[in-house]
Amino acid sequence: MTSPDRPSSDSETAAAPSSQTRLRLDDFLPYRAARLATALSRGLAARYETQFNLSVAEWRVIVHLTQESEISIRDIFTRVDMDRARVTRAVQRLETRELVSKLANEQDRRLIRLALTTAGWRMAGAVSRIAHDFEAELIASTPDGTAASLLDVFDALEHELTKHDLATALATGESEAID
Amino acid sequence: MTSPDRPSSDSETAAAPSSQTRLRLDDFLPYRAARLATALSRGLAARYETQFNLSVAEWRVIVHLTQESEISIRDIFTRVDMDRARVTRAVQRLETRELVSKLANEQDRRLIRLALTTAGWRMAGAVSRIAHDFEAELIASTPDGTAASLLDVFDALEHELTKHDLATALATGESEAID
DNA sequence: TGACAATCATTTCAAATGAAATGATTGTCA
DNA sequence: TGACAATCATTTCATTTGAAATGATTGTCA
Repeated sequence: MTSPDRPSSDSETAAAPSSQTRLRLDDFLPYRAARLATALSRGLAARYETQFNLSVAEWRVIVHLTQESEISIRDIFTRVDMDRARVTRAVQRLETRELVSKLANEQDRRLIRLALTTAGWRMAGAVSRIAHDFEAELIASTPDGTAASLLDVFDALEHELTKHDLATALATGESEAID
Repeated sequence: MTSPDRPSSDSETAAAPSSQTRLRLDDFLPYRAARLATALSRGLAARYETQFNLSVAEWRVIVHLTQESEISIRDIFTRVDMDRARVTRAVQRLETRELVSKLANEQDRRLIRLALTTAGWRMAGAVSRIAHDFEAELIASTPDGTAASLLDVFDALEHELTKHDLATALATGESEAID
């Protein structure tokens, strides 16, 4: 902490430049997306965390296993925006609670065959209903129709972002990260 | 890992129930928002992280100080979706690098007066331009006009979410968290 | 066949995170 | 005034995170 009245150097407080491209954080898309995402995550988690004792990662694994069964860890983390370690840990906790089963893949013993157990399916059903209701309430609260096109805009934005990824990867010569 | 051919108990793999409310993760708003947010964060960070050596938290503090000066730690974390510890740490790093200054508030010595230094303003300008360009490219990639209404939808969703927060807080009797 | 690269799940390790505790200061009210 | 609650920034501590290393298995190719 520095003395307030006599700044210790001239690099202390500086006045705002006159004509500056000021960024309004509340109108800045990436920031708003991040803020919305954490709010949504918290809001949804509030409905299942205490009731079912599930983390976000565990929840995603369960829902993903609802859609495809007999899949591997890799199948999940390539599709679900989590890194391998996070998926591994979520699956470990779920296996301990006997919500998912891990069986060896005989064709390729490096892989694992994940599936929901009976208890896992039961929980997946309850959790899916909660999620559906939560989403329905949210969509109902938006000006009509706007929520419907939301995912299309998300698609477009994500598509643009992966284009950029490729461009920078090529520019920096990270060839192995592309193919 | 369990033997693949002879399940050790009947709680092992279970078949999918016939009529289930299956949740498609790729169409589920909270998940898509989270995925988009991390993609946006990574995409933007790729443009300033290495160049300016700024974390997301530090970036947010800098941009916020662009809008209001002479503010406290509290002013930031109440507006910027970060907890107090994260803001404190970001500010510490920025002060070490002499990008922001911390002066005592004489009226209330519990508070701190944060401000950008000359070097801080310079970096804020460069970073703001990058952010603006990044956002402009993104918006240009969406079907016309849709991006414009995006923030309005975000507003509506966040508003609905805070309503829920209040409701659950009241229901569980957390009166001190409300006022 | 056998050496070597590639792929998968897991573990390791350092850094980030956030809830709660702490110390300093200010407001309140008997 | 003085005791006590409230507020602010910081620190502590346990947990989470993710990049990189590891060990096991499979693919490739001389």
